[in-house]
Amino acid sequence: MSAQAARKHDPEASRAAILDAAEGLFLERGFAATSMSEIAERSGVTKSLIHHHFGSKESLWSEIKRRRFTSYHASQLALYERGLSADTIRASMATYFRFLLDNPQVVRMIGWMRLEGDLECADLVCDLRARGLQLIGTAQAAGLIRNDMPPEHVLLMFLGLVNAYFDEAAFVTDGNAAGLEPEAYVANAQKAFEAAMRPAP
Amino acid sequence: MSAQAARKHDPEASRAAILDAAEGLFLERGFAATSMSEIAERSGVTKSLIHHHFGSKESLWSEIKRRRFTSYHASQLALYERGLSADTIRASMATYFRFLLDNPQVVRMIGWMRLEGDLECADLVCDLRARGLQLIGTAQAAGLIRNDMPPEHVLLMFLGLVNAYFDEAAFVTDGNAAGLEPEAYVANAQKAFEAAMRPAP
DNA sequence: GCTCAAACTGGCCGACCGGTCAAACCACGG
DNA sequence: CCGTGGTTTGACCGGTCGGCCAGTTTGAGC
Repeated sequence: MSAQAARKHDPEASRAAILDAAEGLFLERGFAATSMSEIAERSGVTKSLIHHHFGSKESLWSEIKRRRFTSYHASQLALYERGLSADTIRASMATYFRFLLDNPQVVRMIGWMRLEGDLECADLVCDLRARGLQLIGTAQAAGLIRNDMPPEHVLLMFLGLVNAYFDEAAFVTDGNAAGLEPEAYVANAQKAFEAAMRPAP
Repeated sequence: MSAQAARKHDPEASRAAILDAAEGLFLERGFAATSMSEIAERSGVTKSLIHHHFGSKESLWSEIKRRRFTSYHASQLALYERGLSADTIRASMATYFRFLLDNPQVVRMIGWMRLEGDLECADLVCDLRARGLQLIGTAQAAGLIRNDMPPEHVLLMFLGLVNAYFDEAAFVTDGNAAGLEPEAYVANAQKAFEAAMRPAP
């Protein structure tokens, strides 16, 4: 589909086709295991054109990461727009979970970058992190969640409960959904997080 | 150190040096991004000798994975030896956390294999998983932890709480230990897990 | 219709990849 | 003391890698 559509001298369409094909391959096999020839073949253009538009394999990868992370950053910002209440805290886990379910590229991209020690887009991630910490601090001050542990730990646990599902799901893509219906998991994770973070009586 | 020590015609020492050097490089940069020449250089032998001992790059990687996973499997089995009580449940999180802290190779190896869809050693992992599920089921039946969610979910949350620390730590190896002292985190994660899993009154 | 810059192509490059091979080396049993 | 077989080496292979370049095609502006 993304392949050689009737597209000639339409640089924007070419760039998009290359970006899409390259992202798919990079996220599926990893940066080092993907060759420029494969990207060229999948996107329906020549290797030379990729270099014409993006300069090098690394620059292409950078642009892909930048594109995905800005979208990720924007989506998460919306999550912080809502007011602060017990309901929104509970809903935020479901929202984040749903987002990862709908954007599996984000999960894999962060996974590769973590292992490769890639700090690109660290600015965006740090910003989101800081906002999350601030929100948790406010919720603690408001007595909505327990305040006997630092916000950093609360944030880590929140993320850990959500990510756990995707870590496991990565291994059972072969249709084995036994006991791993996403809706059921996120409901229980919400319950567990709520119980874990209830302020001490 | 592991490099060309005074080792001549000592095949066992050669094999060990190659395995160690290759594991370090594979886990640091990934399988695809590591070349046989680099492994040869770091281990202080020639490329040809690596092929003589291990046949191919893939076989070498397999042997490394097998070696690490059998050790991992054995360590985790010991964790299941203890009896079942509220104390052992609490301690098991600290023990698992400590193990990953002492064996960072396991964290990175599982990370690479997850992304690459590598199912090698799935037998060992499935065995550990099954034992964990059985233990959780028993604890639920004994009324030690809540029984209103399936053992699969409880296991995922347990792992998620622990792994969250290492996911984050992977990004801040540059000395920034702000708010991420491992002992403090695992203590809070224990508290949170206990509160989350307490049987409903 | 001509011009010109951008989009695009095929062919090529040196470097390096994983892997092979024949020969040298060396400990050991006879 | 001499083979003999596993260990080790350096030279070498075809193939692929990322990248480059000279040249062709194309569409917009004059």
